[in-house]
Amino acid sequence: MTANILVVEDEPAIQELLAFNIAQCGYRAIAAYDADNAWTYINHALPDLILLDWMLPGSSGVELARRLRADQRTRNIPIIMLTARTDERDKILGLESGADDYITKPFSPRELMARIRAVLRRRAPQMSDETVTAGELELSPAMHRVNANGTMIDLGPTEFRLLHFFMTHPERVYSRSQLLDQVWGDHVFVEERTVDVHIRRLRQALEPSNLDGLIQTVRGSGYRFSCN
Amino acid sequence: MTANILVVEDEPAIQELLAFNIAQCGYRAIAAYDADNAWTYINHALPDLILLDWMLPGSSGVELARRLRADQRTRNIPIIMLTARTDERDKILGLESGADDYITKPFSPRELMARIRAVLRRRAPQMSDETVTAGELELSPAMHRVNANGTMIDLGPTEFRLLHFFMTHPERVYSRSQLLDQVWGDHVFVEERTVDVHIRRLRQALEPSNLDGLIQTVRGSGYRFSCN
DNA sequence: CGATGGTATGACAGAATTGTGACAGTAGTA
DNA sequence: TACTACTGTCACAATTCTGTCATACCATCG
Repeated sequence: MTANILVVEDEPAIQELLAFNIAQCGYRAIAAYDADNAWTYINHALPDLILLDWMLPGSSGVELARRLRADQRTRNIPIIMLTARTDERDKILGLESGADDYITKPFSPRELMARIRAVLRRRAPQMSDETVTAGELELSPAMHRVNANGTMIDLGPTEFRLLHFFMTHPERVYSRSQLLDQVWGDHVFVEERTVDVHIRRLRQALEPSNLDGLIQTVRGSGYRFSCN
Repeated sequence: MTANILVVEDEPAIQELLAFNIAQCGYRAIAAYDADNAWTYINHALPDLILLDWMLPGSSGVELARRLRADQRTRNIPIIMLTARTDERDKILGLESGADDYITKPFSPRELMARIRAVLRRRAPQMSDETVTAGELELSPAMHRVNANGTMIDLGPTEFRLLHFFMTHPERVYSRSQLLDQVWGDHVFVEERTVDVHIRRLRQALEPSNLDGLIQTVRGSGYRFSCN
């Protein structure tokens, strides 16, 4: 969920403003102050989106965009072009050079964030949208629904993710910390015992459908989901 | 997705060239050779975008643009002005008359198509005129009417579009930002919570017909329409 | 059998999310 | 101009979800 956004902008003030707004929205901003700097970072780790200033010291933003589009690895990274010019021609050049969107300064932070969200959503066709089946259970991320033996089961967000993980990783024991990493995310800080509580809640929700026993406790190790 | 593009251009050679390029891009081109011709077509069916030559026999392109902007129905149809002149004054006049973009001949087909795509991408997806049925609900875009269990329901424009989207995309959960993209258009920048308010208004309007429960809240994810 | 360490369970307060009514600005219309 | 309808935003209420405890329960081992 937390996307890395590379901000290529030479003006510190704007760089800072962008970083602030990006962080505000829950994304992570990486700062680069020129094209070479950006290129170095990109070779080190691929960002999820690039915010690229049109005017840069040294080679221009358009040039960097072209380079990114030419490279197999970076071809699909979305680019939002940032420009101070209001000339329509520049916009087109930006788009033709491979940018996914452009925005002219001065821009409202709200507008920029809306575009970032739109681009990220467009480019990431939700990975695991496929319906998962396991035994009598059917879980559909797209509909956010669980069907057990024909009856609908209501789950909270966490229980839903937990069940989804189990159904896609059956027959294997996972420790509490592994589950925290996989279901909660590896950056959160919660007690391991919290897993117990959610396991309980999940079992409780599954119980009315006579589907208890699906989640087994492996004493000393963790939990296991078994379609059996 | 296939957008109708009305090409208002008196020179057959250019008209043909444009039609070819437009078709190449997957859009449908409708040819009009003068302003009156264009106006007649527009009254018959609203295109998604108008490519308008500056110089036209009879009344000029600018005049047609003004007329389009003055009319409620055609106000929001994007216009790209096409002109041979490079004079700055014309550009100003063209934009003032309500054109969304401007391109001078000779232009590269690539550039033109880039602009067309850019303009179209920003338009809110427009609904088809077909009547949609879902459960006890019947929605007719052409007549802007909603019939629930035999009773008429009055909806504002936004609630109408929202319900139409839901009825054509049932059973699936949509996040607030997805709904903003789909119903408001991805060039509109409003708070995500605004969606909540319109959901409420829609629910309120549906309530008298005992049709509540149609729109379900999926906590942490968004909303879902289900015909039950 | 009792001790020990790991689990299950119920309760709860705070956090997070959503529902709701009000309001002001805008645009269209008479 | 005044009036009406519609929108987007806000503040506050209502609801649901979460993480953490304390306690009860259970298996295993000495």
